[in-house]
Amino acid sequence: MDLPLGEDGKLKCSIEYTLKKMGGKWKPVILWHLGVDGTHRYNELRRLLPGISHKMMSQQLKELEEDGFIQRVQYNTIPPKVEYSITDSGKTLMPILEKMHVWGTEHRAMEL
Amino acid sequence: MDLPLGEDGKLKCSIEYTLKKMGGKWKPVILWHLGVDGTHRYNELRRLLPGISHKMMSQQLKELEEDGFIQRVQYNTIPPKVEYSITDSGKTLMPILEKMHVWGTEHRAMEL
DNA sequence: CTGTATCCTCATCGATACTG
DNA sequence: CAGTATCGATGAGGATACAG
Repeated sequence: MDLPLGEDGKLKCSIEYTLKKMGGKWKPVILWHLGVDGTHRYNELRRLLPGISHKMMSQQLKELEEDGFIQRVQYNTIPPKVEYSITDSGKTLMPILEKMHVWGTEHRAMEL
Repeated sequence: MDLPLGEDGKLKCSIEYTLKKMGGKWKPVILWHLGVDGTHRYNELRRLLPGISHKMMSQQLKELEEDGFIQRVQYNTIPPKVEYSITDSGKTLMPILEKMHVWGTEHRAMEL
């Protein structure tokens, strides 16, 4: 098993790196929706994430865009229209999300 | 895409369920180490997670045990000895962790 | 419609000390 | 060695209001 060193000299697992990039409460779900459905507008996407606040929504989207996982296209119309879609880089995360989706679907069913 | 209803009537994604079970900063890494190496003692495992506090360590281990993902075996010797290992149920999460490990290894390499 | 800014709350987490 | 208990700091995250 490889455990490369972090900047601080501490041993770190690659999984920690992945978690830092795609971890958290909302990012995986946002990426999943965009990865599966292709493209969503802001409020459209928001409706798919029950419970997410306005603040979290834009914050997470911005971070995902800065990390190059999603793309933001703005139409200067009235009313405004913004479309989010997944990038090629973002698609590299889909195998992880697929596994998570399968696991969740299977094990949740067992609980009921 | 299936979006079953949560207890509160809200639409929920299976990925959210998975995250609730194995998400967070430490659980994935703990499971990964136990899944790959087989068995670890308490302090042994702790050394593999640089930065984790005593409190988090026992807390996360306890939760993982309660969820049936890991098994705790205590030897009543002096000094005490406790061994943690992954269960069959915990192993079902390994495919996810493997994907995360691969992604992290590849993309971290690109940063350097 | 698509955001940003502010305030405030609450859970998370680290540090420390203590126990069997 | 393998924990538990307590306290305090920190930050995530929600509610609300406002802007372009």
